[in-house]
Amino acid sequence: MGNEVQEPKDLDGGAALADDELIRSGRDADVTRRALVRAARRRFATEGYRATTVRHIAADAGVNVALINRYFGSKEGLFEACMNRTVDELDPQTRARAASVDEVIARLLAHVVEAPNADDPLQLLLLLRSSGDENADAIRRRTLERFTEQLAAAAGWSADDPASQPLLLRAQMAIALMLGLVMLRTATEVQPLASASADQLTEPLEQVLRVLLDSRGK
Amino acid sequence: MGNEVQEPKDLDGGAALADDELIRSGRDADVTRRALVRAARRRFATEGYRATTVRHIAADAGVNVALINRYFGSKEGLFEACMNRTVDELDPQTRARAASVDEVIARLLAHVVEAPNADDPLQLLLLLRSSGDENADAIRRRTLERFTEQLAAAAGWSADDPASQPLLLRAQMAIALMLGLVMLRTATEVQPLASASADQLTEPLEQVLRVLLDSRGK
DNA sequence: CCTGCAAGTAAACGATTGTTGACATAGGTA
DNA sequence: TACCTATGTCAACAATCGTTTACTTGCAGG
Repeated sequence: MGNEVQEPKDLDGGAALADDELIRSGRDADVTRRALVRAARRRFATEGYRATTVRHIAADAGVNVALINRYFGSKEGLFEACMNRTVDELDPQTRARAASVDEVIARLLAHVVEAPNADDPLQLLLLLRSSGDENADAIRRRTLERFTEQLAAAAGWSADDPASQPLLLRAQMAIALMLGLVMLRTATEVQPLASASADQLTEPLEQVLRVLLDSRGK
Repeated sequence: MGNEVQEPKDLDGGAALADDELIRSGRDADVTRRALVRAARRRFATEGYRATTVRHIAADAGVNVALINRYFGSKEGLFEACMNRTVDELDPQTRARAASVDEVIARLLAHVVEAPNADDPLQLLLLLRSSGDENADAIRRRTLERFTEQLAAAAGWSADDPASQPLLLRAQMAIALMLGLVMLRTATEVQPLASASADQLTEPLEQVLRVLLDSRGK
C-alpha cells in the first residue's frame, strides 16, 4: 500500500520536445523523471542492462538513487519506461504512411547514419538490449515486429497475399543490418566503420536497402 | 606466486575437433578446461557477459566453480579464453584464400544461416559481447577488423589502391548484417526471422551480399 | 506565519557475485 | 605400499548491487 509507485502525471501535453539539456533547478518530479529516463537510456543502450548500475544512472542524471525506485518502482521499471519511450518516439515515424520505398529508406538512413540527434541511433540499440525481464522483453519483441510490418507495408506488403510474405523477412534483414551497423559503430567502435562519415555510408546503404525492399528490382 | 594461473598444456596437437559432447569421466584438467570454455561461450554469447554468472557456467559444465579461477584466473580470463578460441576457429576459415566472392558468400551463409553446428552462429555473437575488460575488448575489435580485411580482400580489395577503400566499409556492412541477423534470430528471437528456414534466408542474403561485395555489379 | 505534503537525501539491509584459502582425493611413481 | 602432486571440493570472504526505511527540505495554501 505505502510502497505504491507514483504514476507520471502525464502533464506533457505542452510542447512534446525540448527534453534536450534540461536544467534541474527547482524540485520538479517530471523533470527528474525525464532526466532519469534520458540518462538510463544512454547507459542501457551503450553498455547493456546488466552492466548498467542504478547508481551510475542517478549520478548521470544528477539525482539521488532512491528516486529511481520511487518513480519507476525498480530498475526494470525504469528500463521498461525507456523502452516505452523509445516506442513512442519511433511509432509516429513508422506510422506515418510512407509514399514510397525511397522515403522509407531515407527515414532509416536519417535515424541510423546521419544522426541529427546523437541519441537517435541509441534508441535502436535499446531494441537489442535484454533486461531478462519477461515483460520488457515482450515489449521489445513486439516493437521489432511492428517495426517490421510497417517497413514491409511501405514496400508493398499485403497481409492477404501469401506470396508477399518473404517481404517480411527482407524487411527484418534490413532492420538487422541497421541494428548491426549501429552496434558496430557505437558499442564496438570497430574501424573504419565507426569513424566513417555519413556520406561514405549513405550510398552503399541506399543500394542495399533498395535491393532488400524495392520490388522494382535494382 | 602461489596464485599463478595454470597454463593450458596445449596438448591439443591431436584431433582438433571432437569437442562435442565430451564426457567428464576421470579427473582431466584439459577436459575440464574445454567443458568450461564450451559452456561459457554459450552463456556469454546468448546472455551477455555481465548477465552470466560463473556459478551458472560451472553448473553447465558439471564442474566446481572454483576451477574457473584455478584454470583461467578470473571470469574475465575465461571470457578472453572464449574469445581466443573463437578467433582460432574463425581464423583458418578466413585465412584460406577464397577463390571468388561467391565462395566467401557461401562460407558466410554456412556459418550464419545454415548452421551445421548449432554453436557456429554463437561464435559470431561473441564478437558483439563486451566484458568491459580493456584487454578482451581489444581482441574483439581486432578480430572484427581482421575479419573485415580478409572479407574485403576476397572481394578484390587492395591496400595500395585508395579507390578500393570504400570496399572495407562495404565488407563491414556485410558483417553488420550477419551479426544483426544472428542477434535477432538467436537472442531477441523476433518472428518470423527466428523460425525462418535456411532456404528462405539464403536467396535474399546472397543477393544482398553480392551487391555489397561483388564489384562486378549486380 | 505555519502547516502539510510532495520531493529529495542519507544510510543501511539483504541478496548475489567473483574470488580465495584450506582441505579432500585420485592416481601415477619410487 | 607409501608418498606426492595434480585435481577437485567446500565454505567463507569482501565487494557490489538493488532496494528500503527513516529522515530532511522546500513549496504551496490556509
